[in-house]
Amino acid sequence: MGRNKGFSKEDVLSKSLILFWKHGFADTSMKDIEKHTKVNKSGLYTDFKSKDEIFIECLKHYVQTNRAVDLLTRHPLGWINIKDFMLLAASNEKMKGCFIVNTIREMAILPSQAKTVIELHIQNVEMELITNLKYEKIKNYSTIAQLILIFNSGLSLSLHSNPQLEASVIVNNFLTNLKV
Amino acid sequence: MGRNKGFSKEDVLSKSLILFWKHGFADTSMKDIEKHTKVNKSGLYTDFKSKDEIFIECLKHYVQTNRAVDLLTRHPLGWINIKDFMLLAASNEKMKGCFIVNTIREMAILPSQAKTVIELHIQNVEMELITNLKYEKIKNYSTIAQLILIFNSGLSLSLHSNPQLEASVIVNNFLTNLKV
DNA sequence: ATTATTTTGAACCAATCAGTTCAAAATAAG
DNA sequence: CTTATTTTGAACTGATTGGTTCAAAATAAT
Repeated sequence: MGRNKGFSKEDVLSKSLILFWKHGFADTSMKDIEKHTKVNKSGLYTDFKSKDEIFIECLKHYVQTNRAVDLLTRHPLGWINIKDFMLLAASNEKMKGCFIVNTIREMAILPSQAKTVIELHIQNVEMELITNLKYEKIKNYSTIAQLILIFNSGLSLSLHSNPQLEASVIVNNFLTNLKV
Repeated sequence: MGRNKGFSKEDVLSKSLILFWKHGFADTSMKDIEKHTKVNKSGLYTDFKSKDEIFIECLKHYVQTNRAVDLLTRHPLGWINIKDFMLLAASNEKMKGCFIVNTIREMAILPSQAKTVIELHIQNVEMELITNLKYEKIKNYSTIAQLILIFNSGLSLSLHSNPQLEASVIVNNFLTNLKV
């Protein structure tokens, strides 16, 4: 049967995610990933066929473990879901912001698969936002959903560069100053 | 007196800016800059001491030539200035979005001088936003200014990845749905 | 303990990175 | 034309990039 593996794919992904989060795709090297995961390159390359694949898997892993959609599908639907969704970006003390938003900036140099994952996730979130807005009987639900999405990406960006921002205050201000 | 120079610093900066705009700092190489500016490395390195310096000068060049502050200081002050400021990010057909916003994402790997330039510019814009809001007798001007800034960075990010977005519609929606 | 299988570390590859060097080409001034 | 000065292109660093290879170490099953 041979020796047992000393690491899991998930372990590599969650540790690599932290690096990609901080430094992006282009400026995270395989050596960085080696050092942080403590898995040698030969080990990494038996589980993943390229750096691209590690990144794409990180993206998928993030989308899957991110509770955004979960939060937006809780019943009863409505503003509470939307508020909690917006606060999600500030909930992880070690990685404030949103990995999807971080990645958008680098889209031009990323494998096309990354684009697909991102677009799908955004579509999903937008759909769920609309569902919640409809439940609240907001007439121009489509417009409001777009505004929320755009504001949220701005907030995620701001949180990434300035983690000390008081997200709860900002989200409150946004929602109370929104004419709905 | 010797031969005349075949290029100007400004020329190099405006052409490099396009590259940094598209691919960011880490993924723009000196070879790329050589190719696009048609200036040989030895030429580039006589005018700039490093790639870092070219990037920082690009940032300064952008901040100086960007009309954001100009638009916000036109008289009469007020919402029209703010609206035009927000539409600025969509005005350049070839480079939609905002270079400052693009750069925020890469801040972690950038020379510290870049950080200073960015923070100063954002502070400036925020101040001018507040001046316009005060003119319109908006009570919670500070809060609203922050919301506008955050929304604007989200819009710039969205425009960068999807240049076909109808910015004028979005800005209109944002401003008409803002409770002021 | 032996064997069969797997992981692992380190050496290696070609390509590319930012940055340097310098002789040759270009040209302004005399 | 000559000369003095400058730009320029190409060759060259040494370090790092993503990726490969493979023998040695580790260990599960017998």
